[in-house]
Amino acid sequence: MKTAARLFKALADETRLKILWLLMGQEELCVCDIMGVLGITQSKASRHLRYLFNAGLVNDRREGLWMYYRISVAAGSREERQLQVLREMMSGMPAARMLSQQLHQWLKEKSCQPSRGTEQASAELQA
Amino acid sequence: MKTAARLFKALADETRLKILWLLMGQEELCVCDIMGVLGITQSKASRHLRYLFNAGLVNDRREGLWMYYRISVAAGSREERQLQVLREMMSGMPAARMLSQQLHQWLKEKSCQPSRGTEQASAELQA
DNA sequence: TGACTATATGCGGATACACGATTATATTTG
DNA sequence: CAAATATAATCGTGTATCCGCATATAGTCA
Repeated sequence: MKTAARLFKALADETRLKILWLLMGQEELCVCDIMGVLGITQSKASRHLRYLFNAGLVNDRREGLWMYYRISVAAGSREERQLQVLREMMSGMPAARMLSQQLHQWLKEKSCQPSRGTEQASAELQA
Repeated sequence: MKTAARLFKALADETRLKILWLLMGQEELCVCDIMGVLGITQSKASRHLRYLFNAGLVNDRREGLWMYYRISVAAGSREERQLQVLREMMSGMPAARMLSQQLHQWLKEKSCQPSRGTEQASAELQA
C-alpha cells in the first residue's frame, strides 16, 4: 500500500516521466543525453535519475566518466505493469513523440562529433 | 504530459489510494463512511476527497446532510485505464482485501443502527 | 602529479503538501 | 428561529519536494 504510493510518487513529476519515456525507447542513456534532449540542468537531470534509482525503477552503470542509466524492473512486477501502462499512455501524446524524435536527432548528432568516445555505438560494441 | 504527472500526483498518497480502492468496490460512499472505515479525521477524509474531486477522479452528490462520492472517469480515458491497473495492483495486497472486509462490516453495522436514514440501502432504492 | 570532464551532492530558498484543530457553511428538524 | 449534524474551508505548523548554484567526487589523460 505504502509501496504503491511510493511508486506513484516517483511518477508524479513531469521531468521524471519524460526521462522514463526516453529510457523506455532506448536501451540506456547517460546523464548528458538526458540533459541535452530535455534541455535541463545537469544537477536536475542527475537528481531525478537518482530519484528513479532509489525508487528501484532504473539501474546505473559506470563507464569511464559516464553514468549510464537504464530501466530495470522485475518481470511481472507491479512496476513493470505500471511502466507498460505509462508507455501506452504517453504513446498517444504528441509531446512524447516529439521527444523521441529529439532524442534520435540528439544521438545522431552526438555520434558525428569527433569529441572522444562519447558515441553510443562504440560503447555498445565493446559490451 | 503535465496532465499525466497530475494524475500520478493524485495517486501518490496512501490515504487517497485507500479511498479509491474503497470506491472501486462500492457504487458510492459518504465522507463518514471513509472516516469510519479508514479511521481517519473528518477533516482528513474531506480534504482528500476534495483533492480527488479536483483531479477529476470522483464525482460528488449531495443528499441531505450527506455528501456521496463515487468514481467518475471517462470510459476509455487514461484515468480509467490507470484506475483499472491500480485495482489489479491492490487486488493482490492483503491490506487492501482487509480494507474491503472492514468496509462491508462497517456498512452492515451502519444499516442496523436506527439512527435516521443513514442507510445505504434506502438511498439506493430512492435513486 | 595536475588539468579536465561527467556526475553526484550539499545548501538555501521557494513552493507544495499533509495534518490537527478550529471555524464556517449547509441542511434537517423541532 | 434555534439546535443539531455532516461536511467544507481556514489557519498554523511541520515536512517534503523542486530548483539553481556551488562544491565535491570520481575517472581520464597528459
